[in-house]
Amino acid sequence: MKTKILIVEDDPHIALGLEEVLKSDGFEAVVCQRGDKALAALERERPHLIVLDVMLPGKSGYDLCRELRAKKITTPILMLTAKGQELDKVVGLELGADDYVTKPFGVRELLARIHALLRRSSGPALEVMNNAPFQIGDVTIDPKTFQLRRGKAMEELTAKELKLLQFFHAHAGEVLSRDRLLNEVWGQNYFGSTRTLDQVIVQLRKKLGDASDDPRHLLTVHGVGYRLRT
Amino acid sequence: MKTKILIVEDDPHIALGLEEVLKSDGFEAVVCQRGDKALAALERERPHLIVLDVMLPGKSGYDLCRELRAKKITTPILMLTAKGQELDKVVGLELGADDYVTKPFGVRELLARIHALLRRSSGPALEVMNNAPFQIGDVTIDPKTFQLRRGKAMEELTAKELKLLQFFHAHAGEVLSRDRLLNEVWGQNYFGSTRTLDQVIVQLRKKLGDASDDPRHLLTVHGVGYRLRT
DNA sequence: CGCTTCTTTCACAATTTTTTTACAAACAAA
DNA sequence: TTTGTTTGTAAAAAAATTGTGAAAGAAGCG
Repeated sequence: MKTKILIVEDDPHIALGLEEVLKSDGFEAVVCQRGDKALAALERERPHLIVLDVMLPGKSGYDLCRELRAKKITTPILMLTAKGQELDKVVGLELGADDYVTKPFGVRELLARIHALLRRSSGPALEVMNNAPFQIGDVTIDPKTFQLRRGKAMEELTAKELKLLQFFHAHAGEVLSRDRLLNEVWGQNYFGSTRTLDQVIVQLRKKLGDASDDPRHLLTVHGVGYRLRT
Repeated sequence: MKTKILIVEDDPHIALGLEEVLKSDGFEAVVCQRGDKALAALERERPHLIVLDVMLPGKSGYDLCRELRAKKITTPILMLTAKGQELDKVVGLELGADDYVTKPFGVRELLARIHALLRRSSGPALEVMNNAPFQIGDVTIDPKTFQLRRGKAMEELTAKELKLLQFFHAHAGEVLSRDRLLNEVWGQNYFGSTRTLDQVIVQLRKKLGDASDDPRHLLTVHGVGYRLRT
């Protein structure tokens, strides 16, 4: 099966050029010219990767990118930024884009980055998270509503908390290293410190009803990471 | 064991600055000032990561990078590129570099990228390792959970205990000298006393249910080291 | 804009692991 | 046995890691 790439780009000249380049490199390419139509195109086409221009009519590439990530759509995104948007580059990555190229870009560069992205995201990073509720001990988590129920108590989970918890649940019992957790939950392009993870653990323990000394569910493995006991 | 980083950079000013920055962040840093000496330095130092300038006397960073990858050396490489080498960035990636920063770069960015790179490359590598549970007599060790089960008793293992036990298991029956154990489990550049090893042996014997006189599994070989009887 | 919420960083306390120390016990060779 | 080494082990010290409140930084939202 050919790898399908969705191009979100308003300039027809660039869009067609891209399409041609990608097709000649063996990809299946689809173009969407408006930012506000991109979501629909995404759901219709279900591409393996999105090439996304930041400057778009209808809805900016930034907003779109953020929106997709907020919806937990993890399709790899390659951003196209114009020269001089130096700062924006970072922002783009922080928004959840996986990489970017600066216009004008060379064909070789573009293809190289697309291949690199596909390679990276083909791994375990792209897990198919199903959204069925699950149990951790006496606690029920419902990913659809971002809620956690423990007896009568009801807690709201943030996006990070839920994602981390889902990952723990998918690997229940296993010791998960800090590196692995950061890779899988924060993504390979995360450049923050490892202490961020601790903080989320603290919050999760509170919501799970764990005492930090002698936790029932989120166990510390000193020098390595954490382990979930269901 | 500290993470070792090889800096390949001709400008002594930058090289020393880098070295200092990395050391202050807890890394072990080694500098090589010539591209054509880098391969030798690499084999001598066996770093966990290489910071590689593109502009080098003797041999360019490009050539070096390509050469290393051709030799199947997979050590992560972070390229230092000068501003304006837009195209070169790509080439760098195509050549097999794992990431790059553009000079002039901020210390925070550099460290963040180094940490991210190490994290990325640490992930899958550990997974490939054989993590299947194994037996030592009537004791079952599960590396995935850092747990040890002996009958009904369940013990948690620390990182070092598990690593030592895995090494023993990989060489079951063999007499392993203290030197060898310290080298393999603690790392070559460990300068602590050999008594540290005894201490871990004591802990392991407790968890394995061994009596120190007449141990069933971790046998002392007087004057030499230890031997694992499964 | 302001406000709220979520995420990240920082600083310091608390905890756990690792290492060293000290001495008793065990061993090997004479 | 005697003697010099080597090992076992508890306890102390040191080092490393984690917990956590508070504050700063972003992002989303009227």
